[in-house]
Amino acid sequence: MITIKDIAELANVSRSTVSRVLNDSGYVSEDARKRVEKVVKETGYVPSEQAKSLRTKKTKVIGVILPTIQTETPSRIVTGLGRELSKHGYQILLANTDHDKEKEIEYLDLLKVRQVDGIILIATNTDAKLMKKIKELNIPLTVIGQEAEEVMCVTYDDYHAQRDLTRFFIQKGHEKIAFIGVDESDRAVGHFRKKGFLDEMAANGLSVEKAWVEKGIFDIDSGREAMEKILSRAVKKPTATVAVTDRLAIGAMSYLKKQGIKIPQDMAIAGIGASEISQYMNPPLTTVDYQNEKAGEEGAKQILASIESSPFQKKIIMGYRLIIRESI
Amino acid sequence: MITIKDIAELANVSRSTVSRVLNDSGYVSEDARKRVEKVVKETGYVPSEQAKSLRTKKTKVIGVILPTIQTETPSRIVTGLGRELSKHGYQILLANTDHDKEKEIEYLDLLKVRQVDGIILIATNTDAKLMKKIKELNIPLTVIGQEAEEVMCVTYDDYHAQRDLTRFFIQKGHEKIAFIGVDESDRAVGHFRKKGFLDEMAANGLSVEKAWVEKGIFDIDSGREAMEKILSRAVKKPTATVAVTDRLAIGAMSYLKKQGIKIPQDMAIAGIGASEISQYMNPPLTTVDYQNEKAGEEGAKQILASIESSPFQKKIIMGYRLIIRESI
DNA sequence: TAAATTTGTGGAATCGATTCCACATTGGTT
DNA sequence: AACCAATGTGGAATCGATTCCACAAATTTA
Repeated sequence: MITIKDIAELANVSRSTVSRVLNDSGYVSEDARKRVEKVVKETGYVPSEQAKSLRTKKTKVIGVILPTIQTETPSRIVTGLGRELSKHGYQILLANTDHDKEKEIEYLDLLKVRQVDGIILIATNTDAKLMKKIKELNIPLTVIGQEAEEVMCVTYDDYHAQRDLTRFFIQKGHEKIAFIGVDESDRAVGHFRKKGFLDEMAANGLSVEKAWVEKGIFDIDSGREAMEKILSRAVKKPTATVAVTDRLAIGAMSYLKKQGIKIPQDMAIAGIGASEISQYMNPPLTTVDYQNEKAGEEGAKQILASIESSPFQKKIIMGYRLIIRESI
Repeated sequence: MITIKDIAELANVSRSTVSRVLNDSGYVSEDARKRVEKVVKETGYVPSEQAKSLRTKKTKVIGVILPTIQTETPSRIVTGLGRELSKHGYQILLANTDHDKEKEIEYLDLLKVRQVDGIILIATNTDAKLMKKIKELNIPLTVIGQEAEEVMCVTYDDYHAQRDLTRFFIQKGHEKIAFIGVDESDRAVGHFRKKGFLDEMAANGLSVEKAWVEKGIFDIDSGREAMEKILSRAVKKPTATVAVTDRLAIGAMSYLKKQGIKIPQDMAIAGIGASEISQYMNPPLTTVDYQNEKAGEEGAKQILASIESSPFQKKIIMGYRLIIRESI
């Protein structure tokens, strides 16, 4: 394998001169520069990343920690991240936790050891232990999807998205509205979306019975189970259901169909997240679109700005848009 | 940052001795070993990967090239890959081509420069240029999803999966069967699935009219368009449709619903790929499950065996299972 | 008992780049 | 003309690990 030593010999200069040419740093005569560039081109020489990063302490790698790659939000974010990062010669080192919170912390340590230049954490929670570890790490880090104090983040306006969606139901005449959420340790999806729902209901003088509120996890089956529980135990039946994710909504729809409950005539329903498949449900599901790919791109810009000590916005809140379909 | 020099000083040995302890190589007295281990534990010292890989020429990183991360097949494969690789201390460097074939070749070069220990290519084609580049690379490489000569691969039995699915339609009494495929440059999904369909039809003495065959790409919209084209132009209407992916099938279903064509009464339909959402379609979609996560794990085992020069199976063909639902 | 082998250890070389220092030459300023 | 600054270059040191060589001591074998 060709090294800088070979290039120096072929170009009749020293390794320092070759390095100066490659890095465009320090004085180099035009003559020498041309000879080096010619040799580099002819040989296809590319410097060793290991040797460079041992000396410069930079790896041109960004570590990305995510709970799963198999759902739309993380996969879209990663697509956006990759698109922006590769423009600047950076690569993604993937760290998939499989929804295991302990692994988030393990991976932070591992990525530090791997000397990644920055870390993107697609977060499902912001608990104290995790936040403490992030502070100790001393590596540029962006959290996507959760608000975190003293840390760069790209978030979605979960609160207002859920409020607006809830208001839409109310404007359509619904007063008895069920809610399918997730655990509130997920502050974005679990806490703020629920708060948005409850606040909008309260602002309209509408009560929410305990029997109308259920929790799922981030999959379709638990949405179905949640809908079943709500309808099995509620004396006063709700006429609408808001779910905090499309998957939960789709699961709920599945249950409704099984029970012969018509959407939206007997039960209006909506989710959040603009799953690709939502438009193909029957009826097509009303949802909120979050522009996850753009969130990834913004997160990439943020981390790159931090690495290069350029000015940048430490808190980015992504917009959203309601997609009104036939399920309401 | 702590280095091996510091550890050596604290443990009162040389750097060679510390290295012998860390790598369990060569003679070390029990006394010295204990002192080194104690110091390593107390300080939390972890060796620099850059320095190690400069010397050993190993990075413990596997490059993964994929067309998109946003569909089930690649995302499940990556999940399986990551699960197996992390057991052995390897990480994934992600290289997303966004369906741009030229980028596959660019990324092969980039991963070589990055000195990854192995490459997994989740391939959409096996054209000559790509195969040539792979041979030139001289890095352990596994292709997942396409058969490739002289290269390690994990494939699916596309031919027999499509034949069996087609046979199932025929056993249900269908004789006029439409086909929605993709471009045949994708030999696995495009060529072999089509061949499986045509061969099974021929084996049963059934003809396939040109008007019944259409091509899409790997998305839902093109499935809808393909179904529309078939039904718009076919004089003799098919009573069943096989699509080579679930997404194409779901798109076709969408069109059928719009036209008031009942599934499966007026048109039976199936796909391949066991998309999560297929079970939630109305009616639930018949499909073929390919165990993509396991394919990822097998691919990881294969590449790791190759890296470690252990004996292994160069060609792995994954099994499949029909999932019969209400769309047939 | 002497020779051969094993055990244990430290230090230099090495991996392949970058960076800094020292030196020489050329050009500009006082 | 002398001094200072700019230009250009090569080589050593450095980054932080691994590996090999040389040496010494202890143990085993003939």
